[in-house]
Amino acid sequence: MTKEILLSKEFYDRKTEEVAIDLLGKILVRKVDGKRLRGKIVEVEAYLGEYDKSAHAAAGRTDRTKVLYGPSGHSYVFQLRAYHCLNVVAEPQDSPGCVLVRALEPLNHHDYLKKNRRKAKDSNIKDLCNGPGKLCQAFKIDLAQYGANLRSLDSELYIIEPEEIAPFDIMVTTRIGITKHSDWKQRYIIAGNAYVSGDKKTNLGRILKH
DNA sequence: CTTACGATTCCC
DNA sequence: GGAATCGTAAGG
Repeated sequence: MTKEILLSKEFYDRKTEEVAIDLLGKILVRKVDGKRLRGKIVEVEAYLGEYDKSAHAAAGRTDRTKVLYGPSGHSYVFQLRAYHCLNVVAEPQDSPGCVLVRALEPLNHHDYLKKNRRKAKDSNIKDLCNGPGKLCQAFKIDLAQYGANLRSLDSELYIIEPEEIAPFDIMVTTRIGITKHSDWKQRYIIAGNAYVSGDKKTNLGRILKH
C-alpha cells in the first residue's frame, strides 16, 4: 500500500475557515470490521467560536463540547435525532472552532457502505454519503469515535493527504439547516462534484479560487 | 424530573 | 410539506 501521510498539527491549528477550505480533497480513513474505508471530503461547513450562535460552542464548555476546547486535529462527534455528525476540531487549545464534514466521495468498499445504510433505497453510490448523518451511518461513525485523534495512524479514524492531487474549484454558500446567522457564508464544496449534498438551488454560490 | 429543541433524513 | 426520533441543556 502507498504510504499514508497525515496532516500536521500546524494544519489544524489555523483559523477554522482556512482549515475547512483546505480539508476539501483530503481523505478520511475509517478502520472498522477489518476494513479500511476511504472517502474524499467534498463538502464542509465552518462553525466558529462562542459568538457563532449556530455553533455548539455557543453553549460554552459542557460535557458535550469539551473536546472543542482541547487540541486540534481530533474529532467532535454528536448525535442529532437518529443520526450522528462528524466534526474536525480546529484552532489552538481553548479556541473552540470546528469543521463539520457534510459529504464524502466513497472511494472503496461500496457494498459494505451500502449495507450500513438503513435505507436500502440508497442503491445509488452518489446518495451513500451526501449528508452529515448519511456518511456517519455508512462509515459506522458514532459516539465511540468522540475525541478520536485524526492525526494518528493508530486511530480508528484519521485524515490523510490524497494520493493524486487533482485541481478543483471551491464554491462558497450559506450553511444548511441552521436558523441563526443563516446569512453567514461558511459552507464550502468542491464545485461540480457529484457527491455533495443539496440541490442546484442550495449549491449556487461564488467561486472562491481556481 | 420535565420540557423544548435541533448542524437530519425520508416519505407523502 | 410533514413525521420520526433521542440526547443535550436549561429550567422547576
